Amino acid sequence: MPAAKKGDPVNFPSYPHEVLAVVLSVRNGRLCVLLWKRARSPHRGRWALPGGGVEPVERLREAITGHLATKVDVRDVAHLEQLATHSAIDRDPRARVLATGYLGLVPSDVRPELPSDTLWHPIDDLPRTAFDHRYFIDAAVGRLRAKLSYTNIGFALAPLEFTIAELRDLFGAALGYELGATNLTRVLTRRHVIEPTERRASPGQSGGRPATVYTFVARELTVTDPFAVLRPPR
Amino acid sequence: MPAAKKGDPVNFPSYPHEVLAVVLSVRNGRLCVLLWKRARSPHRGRWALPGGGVEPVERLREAITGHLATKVDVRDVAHLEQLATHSAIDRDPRARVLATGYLGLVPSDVRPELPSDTLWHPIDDLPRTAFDHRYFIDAAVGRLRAKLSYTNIGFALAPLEFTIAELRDLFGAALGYELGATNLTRVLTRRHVIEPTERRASPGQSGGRPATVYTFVARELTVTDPFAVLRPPR
DNA sequence: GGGTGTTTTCGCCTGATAGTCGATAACTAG
DNA sequence: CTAGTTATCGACTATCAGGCGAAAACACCC
Repeated sequence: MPAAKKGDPVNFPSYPHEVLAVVLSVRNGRLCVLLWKRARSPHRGRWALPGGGVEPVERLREAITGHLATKVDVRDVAHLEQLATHSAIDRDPRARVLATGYLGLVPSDVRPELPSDTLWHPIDDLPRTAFDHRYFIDAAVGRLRAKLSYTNIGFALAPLEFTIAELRDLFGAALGYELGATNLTRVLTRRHVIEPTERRASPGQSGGRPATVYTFVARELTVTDPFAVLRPPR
Repeated sequence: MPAAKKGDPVNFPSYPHEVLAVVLSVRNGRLCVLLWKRARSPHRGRWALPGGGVEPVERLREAITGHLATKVDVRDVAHLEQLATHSAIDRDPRARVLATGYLGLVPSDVRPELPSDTLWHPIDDLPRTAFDHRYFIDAAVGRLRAKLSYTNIGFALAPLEFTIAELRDLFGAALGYELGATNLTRVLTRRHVIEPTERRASPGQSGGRPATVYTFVARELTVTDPFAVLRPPR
């Protein structure tokens, strides 16, 4: 038999691996994360991210997609990207488990049916969370807020069609501060992130001029000319 | 004995886990990556990233640090950050191995002694690489180039002290295009990324005005006002 | 149908910053 | 001292973010 050499991956130590998803969405004008309440020890009663193990036939992305299916309709998740892998020895008291986090985004207009132990929690008013899940949440929020500025990632938070006012409120909730509709429109249109349609929204109860309906140009993540600094010469 | 419940991490499938490092540095005016030549199958003769398994007492970062020590003096690595975790089923034909990539940066003035099977390879002229290592390399280069624009990550590529001309060439090599010294100076100083010292560099062979010696203000990664767009109101 | 209130949208202004270019400073070599 | 070389600074331009107010376009009420 060919002795497995040292340095052979077959001989690398193995660890249970789990995937966790930070699913974010704007609900009632606030940025929220999907959490479920643990019924068992450890960390019984605390709130945890959805996730679980990885089957031998699955890649990480497929694994998290599968686990999410038990919480929300996966078709509702408009964007999914990997965050980081955490490896603290005692992050789970039961065993050494490596965990890879994912960021998932759900448009504000879809209302997935949730299991009874699962709830949307506002980011700025989180309950006690289990394990190291809080780190994943903070990383996810940071990633989202950064990418709102230099990618078209907003498409995954917004409905297919929307008015500028709706988009302003959506971005405001996601970013955590108010912003002006004028500048938002100009920036996003110049970058070809959003574009106006022919349609007009019907005014609300109190009247007002009908708003132009906008859509996102692309519905896959694209990076818009990243930074206005240290650019190549023309 | 308490039966381990389903959903218990103890029962999650386990996989050998490896860490890989994309160590980048500017050598002879070109951005290079550290690779070693495989002497054994599979992928014999191809060039691979340094790395290896993860011991039970190590975190991922400690593991890659340990493996790097066999290739370069770890003290030479001025910056180290996690990239992503790859999980393709057959990324290694011998076993299903999960791999977490790291980006490492070595200042251009340090000359680590390398093992005989290890070499610096220019990014724009890579040899055939082993496994999926090319994906890690591309991700690392992309990450570096992006962060050069909105962080102070350049400190990890540059010597402790340098002139603007040296920095311009360094950034040019790392970014892949030429840029002007005037603007580079203004941008980096206004952002408090670099600052002038009292010292002057002695002119070269052909004379010329002595250049001011600059240093990086901080030697840890800091993000400089990320983006000039969608900022909070003042 | 005209006035009033509300909301959206457009144009104009301001300020900050990236990027370029040319003039000047400060040295070496002959 | 002069010519050549390199670095630095100031001035100018272009672009873009951000803000404000006027005008547009509706609903509602009389």
